Amino acid sequence: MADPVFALIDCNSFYASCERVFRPDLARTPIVVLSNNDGCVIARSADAKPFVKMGAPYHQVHEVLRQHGILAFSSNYSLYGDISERVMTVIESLVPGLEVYSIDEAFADMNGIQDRDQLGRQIRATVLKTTGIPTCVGIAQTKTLAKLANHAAKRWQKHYGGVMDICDPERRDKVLKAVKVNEVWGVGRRMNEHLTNMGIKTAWDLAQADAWTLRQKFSIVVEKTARELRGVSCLALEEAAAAKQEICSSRSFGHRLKDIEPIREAVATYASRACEKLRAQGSLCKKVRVAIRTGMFNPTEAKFAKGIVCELPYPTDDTRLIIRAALQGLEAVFREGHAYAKAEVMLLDLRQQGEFTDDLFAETQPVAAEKVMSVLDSINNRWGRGTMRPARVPVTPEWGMKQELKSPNYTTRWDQLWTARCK
DNA sequence: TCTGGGGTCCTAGGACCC
DNA sequence: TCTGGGGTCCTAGGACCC
Repeated sequence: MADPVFALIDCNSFYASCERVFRPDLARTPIVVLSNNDGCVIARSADAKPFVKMGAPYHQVHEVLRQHGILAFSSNYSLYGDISERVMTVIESLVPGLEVYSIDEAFADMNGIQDRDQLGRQIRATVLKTTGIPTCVGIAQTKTLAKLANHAAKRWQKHYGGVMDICDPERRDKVLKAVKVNEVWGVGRRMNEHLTNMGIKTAWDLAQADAWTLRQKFSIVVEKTARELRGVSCLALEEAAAAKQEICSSRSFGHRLKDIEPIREAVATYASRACEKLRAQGSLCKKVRVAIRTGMFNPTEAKFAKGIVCELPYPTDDTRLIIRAALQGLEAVFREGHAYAKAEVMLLDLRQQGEFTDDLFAETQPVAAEKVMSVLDSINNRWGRGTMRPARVPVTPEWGMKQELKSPNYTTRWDQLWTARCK
């Protein structure tokens, strides 16, 4: 079998680019996108990058943004999710196989492609033309090298036109030597410290390091990274997304909450959302974890955090049962006298529906519950999330997140469609 | 006033069993 | 002087990713 070849297609400043798709007037205005609750900066357009750090708290950079005429947006995940689907569909039509890796990037199978550079350029051009989103393409024999090639394609975009193929060993080594080790996929802050102390400073140094030593000193993960940098493929293309092993819904409140009642509403809301995700992948869950905590950053605030795992009587996807369990858990962890900032509901011990259970006489979910849930989901799929919901879940919660700078849902809400006028 | 949300994988250590 | 050994399962925590 021939050696594999991968392409990594990555959208440039994805969230910021999405905001620009329906606002061509902002093509030359620098943009940042904020996290939920308008907390911190999570995306920056290229022309905003020199002035704002990634992850900077919004309230700290507010003035800098104003000075440089940088426009801030609250995050609009229904817009980004919808545009992402369009981008992926377009790429999928051009390559033999695709693994959607995240909302803004995908690995493509480039096996047997004659003119890889040409296909890379075609992908960029087609995605840009049909969705308005700019991308860069990195091509190499392993996923880790394709990531690295993409990084290089972005960094020297002007020079190489956004496509970088490093299948050629000479080119590959040149890029490896030019990239710092902390830019390598799989090397985070801690690992960077360790490696730097060992004298491993560039991607090239890591590729040359002894694999066995890396495994003993750190883990098999780092060893694989080093092997991949050398051109030995250790990570395969995974086209079918595996079912999640845990599902989480958590969110900070718009402001601190002291009473339990609004927190009950939040927990019911998050549990309900988590159940939707659970049913969407056809799983059942046996355990629910609920956790609440106060603010963790402000040194003047008293800190408190507590979570609990509740076992359900049988594996279920029934929102009503899971909300009930989550609320019982909340009662157990709630302590009077704290200013709570966030709650979290996590579904654990997931299994696929109909999966063999070792206890023949174990209780199972009643058929009636399945029917109720499937009606609930089909109504909400057709008419929009929240059309039908448990009474515990408020429509516009008083504690809901802060989103003061949100753009319209241009592509997913009839009442927010773009209007065009003919002259 | 004020710092996101949702995941995965690996490892170490404790409990328990024979 | 000097406390078996080997295996499994579960959990917590660390590190990383986008």
